[in-house]
Amino acid sequence: MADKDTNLRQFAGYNMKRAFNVVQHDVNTTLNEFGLRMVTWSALSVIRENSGLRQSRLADILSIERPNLVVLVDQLERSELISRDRDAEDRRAYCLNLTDAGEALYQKALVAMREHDKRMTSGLSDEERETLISMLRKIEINGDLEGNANGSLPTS
Amino acid sequence: MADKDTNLRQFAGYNMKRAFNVVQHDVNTTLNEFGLRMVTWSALSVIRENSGLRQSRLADILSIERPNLVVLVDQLERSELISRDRDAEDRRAYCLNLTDAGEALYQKALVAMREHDKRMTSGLSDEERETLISMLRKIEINGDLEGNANGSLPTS
DNA sequence: TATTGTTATACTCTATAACTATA
DNA sequence: TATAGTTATAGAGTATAACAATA
Repeated sequence: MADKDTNLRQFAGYNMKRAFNVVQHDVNTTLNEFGLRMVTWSALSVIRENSGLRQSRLADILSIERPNLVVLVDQLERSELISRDRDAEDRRAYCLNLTDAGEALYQKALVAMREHDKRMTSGLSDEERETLISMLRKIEINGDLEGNANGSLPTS
Repeated sequence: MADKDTNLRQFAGYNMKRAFNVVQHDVNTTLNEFGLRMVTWSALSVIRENSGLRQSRLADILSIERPNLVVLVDQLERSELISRDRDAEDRRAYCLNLTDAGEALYQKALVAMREHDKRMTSGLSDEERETLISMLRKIEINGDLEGNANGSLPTS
């Protein structure tokens, strides 16, 4: 009754896709009670780490297209988790910051997310977990060097 | 000019998402010249490995919903890469098999996919690559144990 | 002329409900 | 009644072009 996908299991990418699917599921379940999704959580984290961040820079960091980020930032602002203030020096741009409510929600979600991460990597030692992350980063960089930085990709 | 996502980098899932994004891009670029995508390639591989496979079993193996698989199998059949024959013992079901053209295309794509995998895991030794895959499988199993086997998940 | 944020839009992926034909 | 495959559909996610305000 085992899955008959032995050939595909030889490829790192196939195993990454399957592992990421279950991680994503667990992330969404974890964040659901806070009214967050993976991407809104990520945005909160990056805004918190870079106070006064511009939308276009946030889009760069998270590798999200600018038009798609607008909706996301709208959501966070309507939920009063972030503030969006005009930059005094460049009035085209907005400066993003967490509100107090945003900071409080972030801290609560952070606890849950750390538990989530432990669940997902259970069975791996701390050292193995670090090894995994460093190998994933190598792969990401290999991909970027191939020209996948942010360019267009065929979907058909 | 480095990305300011240090907090997120602590999570295995974030690194998995980013690494998988570049892998998926490279897979699609690689398969594009054969008229395939990641999922059609996967289907070819699994059908090849399980001759006479039924659609619902293929859906199970690839963790795809049955309705979504129909379109995919339609495509492969119209491209004459697979055959779809009624099961003599259960006339509700279809038996899927690769055609000769499907087998030939699979073999050509396989060469390209092995090169792709080498590109993505370049910088990792063979042993490290094996370690990576086994850690990813552990995570996948951890997720399945959490109840992510195929159940519904919140997306909001 | 270029950039920030925006709108509109389209295409893929994924998920569910309900149908048909067979069992 | 249950199962295999199907249809229709709806929601995320993701990508591009074109626009207004500002530089």
